[in-house]
Amino acid sequence: MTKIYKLYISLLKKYRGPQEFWKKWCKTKKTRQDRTAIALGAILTQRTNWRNVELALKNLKKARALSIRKVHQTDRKLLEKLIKPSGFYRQKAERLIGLCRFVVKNFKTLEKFFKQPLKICREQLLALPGVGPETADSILLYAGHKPIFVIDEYTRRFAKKHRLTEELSYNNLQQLFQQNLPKNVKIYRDFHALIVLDAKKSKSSI
DNA sequence: ACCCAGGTGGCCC
DNA sequence: GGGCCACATGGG
Repeated sequence: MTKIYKLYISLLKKYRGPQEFWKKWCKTKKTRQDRTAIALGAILTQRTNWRNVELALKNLKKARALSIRKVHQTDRKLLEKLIKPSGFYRQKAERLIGLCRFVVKNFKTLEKFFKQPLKICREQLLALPGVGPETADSILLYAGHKPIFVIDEYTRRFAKKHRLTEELSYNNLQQLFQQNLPKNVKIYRDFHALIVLDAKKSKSSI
């Protein structure tokens, strides 16, 4: 067992099981609305608290606009208003529309988009304006159920704290985690969520 | 009244 | 390849 895998096991023990923060927006399995909420949430959460993202998602749901097709059709000004709580709302409205337009025009649904191989999906997401590696990988892992490890600020701090590597670039960290863990969607998701939880706990206990 | 939060892209050198 | 900046809201 690798050092990274051991760290995962110890976090699991410390918090007595996985922390599935996204479950609130994925109550039932793999429904269209769940996938959509997570995919849109990946853009909404850029440089923003998940709490504020939930306010925006709630507004979308209430307006019956929590679907790829509806966001694609929704008036831009209205969309901006609905997602306002998540901050950077003009930019994010544009990014959401860009993602939804791409899916609707080329695939009709997210399900059909995700039928493609992981590598192809990732390239296509990265080509969209406002979708960088973290956003793309979050969409792939949490909405698409694809085995790819998400690197974010918390993961980076975690790697630093445990001296896992010197090279903290996105690609290197992603390779490191993937090569030291079983290739498994659930492990990738749970580990990432535990890293975030642990960072927040230790911060509040100082 | 500050300060921060699960990024990205554009600009400059 | 790295450093700096804009983007904007809600909560401590």
